Amino acid sequence: MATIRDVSKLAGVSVATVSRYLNQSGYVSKEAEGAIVAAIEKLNYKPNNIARSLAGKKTATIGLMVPDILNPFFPEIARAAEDTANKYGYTVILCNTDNNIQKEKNYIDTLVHKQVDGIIISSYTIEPDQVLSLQNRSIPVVVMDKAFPGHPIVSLASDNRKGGRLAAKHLADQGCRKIGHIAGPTHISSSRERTLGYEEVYGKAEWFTPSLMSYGDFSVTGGYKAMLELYEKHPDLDGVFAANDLMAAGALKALKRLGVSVPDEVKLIGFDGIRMDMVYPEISTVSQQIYSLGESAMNFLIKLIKGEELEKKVYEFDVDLMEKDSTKGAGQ
Amino acid sequence: MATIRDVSKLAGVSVATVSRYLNQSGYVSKEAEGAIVAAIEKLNYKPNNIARSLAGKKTATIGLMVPDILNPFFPEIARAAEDTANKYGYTVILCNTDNNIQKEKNYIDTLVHKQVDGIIISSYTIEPDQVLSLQNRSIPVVVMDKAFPGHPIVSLASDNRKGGRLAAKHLADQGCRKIGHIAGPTHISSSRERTLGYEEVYGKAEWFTPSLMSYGDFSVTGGYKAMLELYEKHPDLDGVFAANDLMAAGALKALKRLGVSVPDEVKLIGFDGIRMDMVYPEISTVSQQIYSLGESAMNFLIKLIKGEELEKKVYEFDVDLMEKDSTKGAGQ
DNA sequence: AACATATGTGTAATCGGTTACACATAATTT
DNA sequence: AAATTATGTGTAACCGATTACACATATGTT
Repeated sequence: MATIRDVSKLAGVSVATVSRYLNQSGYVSKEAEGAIVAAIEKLNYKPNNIARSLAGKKTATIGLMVPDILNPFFPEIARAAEDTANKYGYTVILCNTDNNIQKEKNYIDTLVHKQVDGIIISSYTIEPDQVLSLQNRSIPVVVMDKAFPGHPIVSLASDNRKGGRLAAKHLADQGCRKIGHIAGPTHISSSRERTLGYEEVYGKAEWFTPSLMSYGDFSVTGGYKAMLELYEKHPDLDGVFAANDLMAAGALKALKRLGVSVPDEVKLIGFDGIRMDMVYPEISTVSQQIYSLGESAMNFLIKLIKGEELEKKVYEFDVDLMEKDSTKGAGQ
Repeated sequence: MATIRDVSKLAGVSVATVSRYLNQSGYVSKEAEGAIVAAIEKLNYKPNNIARSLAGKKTATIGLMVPDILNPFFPEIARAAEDTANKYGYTVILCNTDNNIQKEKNYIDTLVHKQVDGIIISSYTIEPDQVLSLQNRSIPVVVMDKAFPGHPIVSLASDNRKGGRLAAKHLADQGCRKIGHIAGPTHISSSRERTLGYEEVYGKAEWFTPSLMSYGDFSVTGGYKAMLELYEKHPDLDGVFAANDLMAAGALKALKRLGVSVPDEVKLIGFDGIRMDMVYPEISTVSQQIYSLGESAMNFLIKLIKGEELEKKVYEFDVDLMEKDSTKGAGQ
């Protein structure tokens, strides 16, 4: 494979000039440029990334840490991040951390030693100190799905509270009178926020009682079990807001199992906006515009890498109500 | 960050000795080793991967090319590949190609220039020549989901034909008398094979007619439409084999929409074994053991990278019938 | 005792780029 | 016309590892 020295020899200029041309830095005359272009063409020369990284510190590689790519939320994030990275000439290393602190640390270590140009972290367990320590080593970081207000950290989060309110209200709008909630894990802040949204709306309703809230672990099975519990205590409920789409799908299964028709007897809404067109009826949800979350995270990170202006704060993303069949009203 | 020279200085030996120790190559005395270990510990030294790659040619990085991580088949592959790579100290670069030949070529180019140690390619469009040309540049490649018999290429493929037969027979075993098929794209060989399996079993049955075969594009929507067509022509069918799980899910939606009960009136089976616990009833499938496909692909690739013995041929993987509720027989 | 082999170590070149610095010439200012 | 400033280029050090080669000493073999 041709090297920069081969090019410089063929073009009759020094390697410095070639390098300057390649990086569009410093002065290069028209003649020199012409000769270099011709030489590159002739030799089919491509700069060696490794050497470039060693000398220049840039690897054009970005680490993407997610809890588990098997969770349908993350492929879309990964896809968006990858598309965007690719557009700017970056490549993405995928890391599954299982929300395991040790795995997370190991991966951060690996990524640092691979000298990635930046890291996107989506994690429930990450601590601000870890992010700050990366930033001190001048490694740009963008955090997803967890907010660190008060710290100089770029993080993206959906407006989960508003989303919770939106979901809760939508059920009432569709005619529900007694609305249960399947909450997610309480140690996950976005999950808590969604539940708080529900409580804000119904916490003081006459019909409200704490046993209208059941807890799941964000999985289909978790939603299934939580729904069975909920229905046993409140067979008269006519609406359910599940804190994520997977639990909503589990709840739907449970309701079908119980012979309860959705949306006629009970209306159901989830949260996330993952692609779940395989269920029937399709479930209404509060959509996070997942793709654009991933895309924005990558755009922010690349800005940081390039040293462009970017305020280090929490960027809140709006959420959208997506009406599907599971909350269709009687007259619709 | 500490370099190998810092370590060599502190340990009172040459960099060559340190390097020999690090790579467990050549001779290193006990005393030298002790001093080196102590120095490494004290300096918290970690070898710089980039420099190592430049000098030694190994990047400990593997490229994983998949059509689209949004297709639920691939997250599991990616997860398995990543877990396995991680176990051996490799890192995975994720590439989405959309089965677009140009994108594929670009990515191969990028990966080659990043000097990845090997590539796993899952693609419908890849040609043997491309793989061979990579191998000529001494880049190990493992191909998934496409077989190149006759070429010295390591590829993994499920026994799709057998799987097709298995699915077809299972429906009969469960009491079906007129069994339709939703085939996948004919240009995808694994898809064709599944259909051939069905034809082998029923092509000569008295009730068989070509219009019992409908075509979809491996998507939920495709399966939905194909099912509607099929049912219109044959409202008396009592079994359907869809060539993948997503189309099976689409078919299930269509049947529910039509008011046909599954499994009572029509039994349904898919193919792939993706995690689809969110549908109800859960759909029987011919499982490919996706995780172990991804795991094996990575294991094979690492073997190739390490120069271990491995026959370059098609490795066929067995498939399993997974009975779920969608094919439950009357008496069950 | 003479020779061969095994063990252990260091020097310096190398991988393929980037870039600080020195230097030359051309274009502008005063 | 002299002094700046802008433009253009090359030399050589450097990034942080690996490794060929030369050399020294210890051990084993006839």
